[in-house]
Parts: sequence; C-alpha cells; structure tokens
Amino acid sequence: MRTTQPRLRLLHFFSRTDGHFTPEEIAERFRLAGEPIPIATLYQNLRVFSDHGLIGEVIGHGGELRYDANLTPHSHLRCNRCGVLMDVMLSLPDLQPLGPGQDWQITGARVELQGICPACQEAFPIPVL
Amino acid sequence: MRTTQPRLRLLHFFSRTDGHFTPEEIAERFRLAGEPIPIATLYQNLRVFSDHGLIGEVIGHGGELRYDANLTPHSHLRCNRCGVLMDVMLSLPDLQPLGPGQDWQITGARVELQGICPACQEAFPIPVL
DNA sequence: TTACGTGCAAACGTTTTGCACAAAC
DNA sequence: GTTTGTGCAAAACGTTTGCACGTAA
Repeated sequence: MRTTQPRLRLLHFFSRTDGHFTPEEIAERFRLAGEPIPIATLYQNLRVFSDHGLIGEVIGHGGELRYDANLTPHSHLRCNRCGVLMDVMLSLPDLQPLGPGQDWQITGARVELQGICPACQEAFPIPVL
Repeated sequence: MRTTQPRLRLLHFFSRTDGHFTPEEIAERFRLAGEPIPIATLYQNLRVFSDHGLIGEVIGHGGELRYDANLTPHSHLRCNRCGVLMDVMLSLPDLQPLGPGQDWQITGARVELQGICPACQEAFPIPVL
C-alpha cells in the first residue's frame, strides 16, 4: 500500500472528522475546499482503506453506504425527527437467541437505536412522528 | 389505495413467503412463474406497500434494500459464512445509553446479530472467516 | 525500472420519472 | 367521468471498470 497524494488527503480528512459520510459527501467537502478529488480515486481508496481496516462502514438511514473514522466497537443512535446520527457505547448483555437461532454461534452484533434527540424533544414536545 | 391486478399479485406473493427479497429477486420470481411484472410497477408498489406499512424494509448484507412480509417486531440473524438471514426474537433489556446519548428518548432499535449458522458450523468446524 | 496508483471516460446495474393509456371507483 | 395506477421508454443515480499515463519505491 503506497503513500500517495490522494491517500494522504483522504486520511487527513478522516483524522479531522468524526461523522458518517457517503462518498458523495466526502467528494463535496473536497470540492468546496477548492481541491476536488476524482470520484474514481475516491471510491477506489475508500474501498482500500475499508479493506485494510483503516475506516469503518455504516449503513445509513436510506440504505446508503457511509464511511466512519471511528473504529472502536460502538452502536449508533439516530434521531427519528432530524435524522442526526451519533455514536454511543452500549454494554450489551447476553445476545444469544432463545428458541429459533439458539444453535447459532454468535460472533457480533450491529445495533442501531432510534429515538428523539434532546434538541428535537425541546423543539417538538408533542410527538409528530 | 386501489385494488389492482399487480397489487393483488404482489400481495399474494408476500402472503406465501417469509424471506427477505430485493426488487430484482421478486421480479425474477414472477418472470420464472411466466407472469412477469413490469419493473416500474414493482418499484412503485413496493414503495406504496412500505409507506402503508404492509411490508417491512431490511438492509441486506451488501447494503441493498430488501422487503419483508414479517411485520412483527423482530431482529435478524445473519451467517458470516453463507450469508443466510433468519428472523429471531430477542427480549431486549434496557437500551437507554449511559453517558453520551443518555438524554435521548429511545423509541426503538434495529438489531442485527452476526454469527455462524448450524450448517456452516458443521461444514467448516475451523473458522475460515 | 517496475509495480502500483491515478484519473479520465465509458459502462454498469439499480431505481426513478415522464407520459399516454387503461382500469378502478 | 374523474381520478388513480399501469407499464413502456428514457433519464438519473451511484458505483465500478478499462486503460494510458504518472509516480512511489
């Protein structure tokens, strides 16, 4: 894996952010910064970084693939009103299913909590969704 | 919402299956049955059914959108080896985050367990993934 | 110097849209 | 008769690929 200009730029981007971005959103950031990154190069390197475990992948609300610099095991918490997504730590207890699935060997879990963020609780005290 | 021929055919399909299908997989089933369904009509009605709560949406292994006739609250269990996906019931304990996120109002959760299914445990006793 | 990465353009598969026609109410 | 849905063709969208050129090692 070679040290190239586009890879350094991408790593620099991830080192300064903690969000969950689609490829298009990342490209937009570079475009706005006046230093656009070719879309093929972007996709190629997101794949490479992900394969090498340098960044994580998250499935977004609409099913779109998002990349994430937070590599620690964590769950996600999404606001049902404004859609904001944050990382949370959950201490997960025994996740072995009872009944159907009890003979599976569980190796991991992906948990996405849904809820109303504090700002939306304040803005819309009466549930609208 | 009108009762039309394509909608009845689609509902009939979902009433007889309990899998998680992509639009293309559903179209393929109709094609094989000798009664193809136009792709635009299929997409339009999957959206309509989902909006009306008649079917559920699941994000598949590769991030693709899948539709699901099982409307009861359930989690998914996916095999890391063969990719098979099954529905499971989990009795989820307290999911309120501690620390960051503790001031959110939790309304639901989407849980996907990963593991090795019994058939794969038998076929590959030594972990390959 | 040679293997690897870049980045353009083109291809690709999936999903959506425009619209004239048909069917349901 | 009016509104809604159908289904074709075309467009749009996000992503991948082929390939000649550039660059890191």
